[in-house]
Amino acid sequence: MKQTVAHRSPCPISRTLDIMGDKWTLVILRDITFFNRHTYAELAASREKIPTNLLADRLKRLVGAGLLEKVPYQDRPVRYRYQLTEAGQAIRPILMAMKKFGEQHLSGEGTKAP
Amino acid sequence: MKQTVAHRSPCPISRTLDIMGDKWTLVILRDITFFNRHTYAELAASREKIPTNLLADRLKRLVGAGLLEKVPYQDRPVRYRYQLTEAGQAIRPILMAMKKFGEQHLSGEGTKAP
DNA sequence: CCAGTAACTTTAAAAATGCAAGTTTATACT
DNA sequence: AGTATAAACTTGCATTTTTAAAGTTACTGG
Repeated sequence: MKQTVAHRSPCPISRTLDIMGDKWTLVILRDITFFNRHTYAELAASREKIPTNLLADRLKRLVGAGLLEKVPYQDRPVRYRYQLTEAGQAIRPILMAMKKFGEQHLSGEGTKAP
Repeated sequence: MKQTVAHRSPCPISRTLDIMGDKWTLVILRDITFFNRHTYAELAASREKIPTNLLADRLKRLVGAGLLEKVPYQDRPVRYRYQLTEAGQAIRPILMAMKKFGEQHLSGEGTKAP
C-alpha cells in the first residue's frame, strides 16, 4: 500500500518535516546511514529502543516516500535489508548538521555514539 | 515552570531530536531564522497554521532549552519578541540542509517559500 | 465605555505513541 | 515428528499528544 504524505505548504523545509518531522524517523535513518544497521532486527535493537510497531510503520513510510528500499538479501530463509535510495542518501547532511549541533550545544553530561 | 527535555540516549543526533524532533519546532525556528517573524502573532499567522496551543508550548520548550529568549520590545502595552540565542542560531545549518534536501528531492509540484 | 489586538489558555475529540504479547515463516536440533 | 529459535512483523489497548475552535486577559485608542 502506497503511503502518501500530505504536505502543509510548498516550503521545502516544511515538506521535509512532513516526512521526517517526528521523534523516530531520523534515528532510523541515522542507524542506517552511520551505524550500518540495515535489518529490522538490528534497527529494533538500537539504543533508543523504538517500539516495533513504530519501526514497522516508519519503514513503510520511508519506503513509500522513496528514501529507503526493502531488498531481500538472502533466500532460505528470505531476509530483508533496508537500504538508502539516492534520495535517502541525501539525508546525510541533515544528520551531520544535527550531530554537530548536538555536540556543540547539547553536551549536558557526555554525548557519545550511538 | 522549567521544561526539562528527557533524552533517550547520549547520541548527539537523538539528543537534538529530543528537542526538535516533531512537526512544528523547526518550522517555528525557520520562521524566526529566515522569515523574520518574531512575535507570537506573526508566528501564529504563518502559512502552515500551527495550532496556537502548540505554538505556545513549543515556544516555552525552546526558551527552556535555551534556543530562544523572550524579550519585551516595548512597554505600553508590553509586547514580546522571541529571538534566537547563540545556540538557537546554530540551528541554521540544519534548516539549510533541510531546505536543500526538500528542493532537490521533494519537488512534487513546486516547492516555494515560505 | 466599546472595539480591537497581542499573547495566551482551555476544552473535547481525534490521532499518534508506547508497551506487551501474539503471529507467521522458515531453519535447526533432538 | 516435535521442539526451539530467529527474523520480521501485527495486534490490542492504555496513555499521551495533537488539533480545531472557542475563550481569556491585559491594554489601548477612540
